Amino acid sequence: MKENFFENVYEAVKLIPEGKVTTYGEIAKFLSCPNLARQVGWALHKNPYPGIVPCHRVVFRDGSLSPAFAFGGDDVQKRLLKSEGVTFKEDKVDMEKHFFRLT
DNA sequence: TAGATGACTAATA
DNA sequence: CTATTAGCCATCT
Repeated sequence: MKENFFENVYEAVKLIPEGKVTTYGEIAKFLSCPNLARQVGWALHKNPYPGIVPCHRVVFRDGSLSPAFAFGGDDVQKRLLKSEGVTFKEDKVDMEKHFFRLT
């Protein structure tokens, strides 16, 4: 079972520094699979490493968070990100300032 | 094997 | 601005 793709997703997410966020598409692109953004989200859905992978730092392309986040509440992650130094644009993350581009 | 599903994204109304 | 449609493709049943 070589779920390299998933493993890579976890590694990439763990690379995100505090106060930064990234998108599913960016991670997918980083893995050379720009169309697998959904599978990235799926990888986090399965999330074999809860608490180890900061999935709350992964957001939508427009900066919005998941509508059905599973950390205890959608407001929780907003507060969590804000606590890390991330600023918000009403209900969305300020991607212009906190978008972490994987290299 | 085939059909349905989904923590995505872009385009369209 | 929000809502819907369509395309994408690995995983699930």
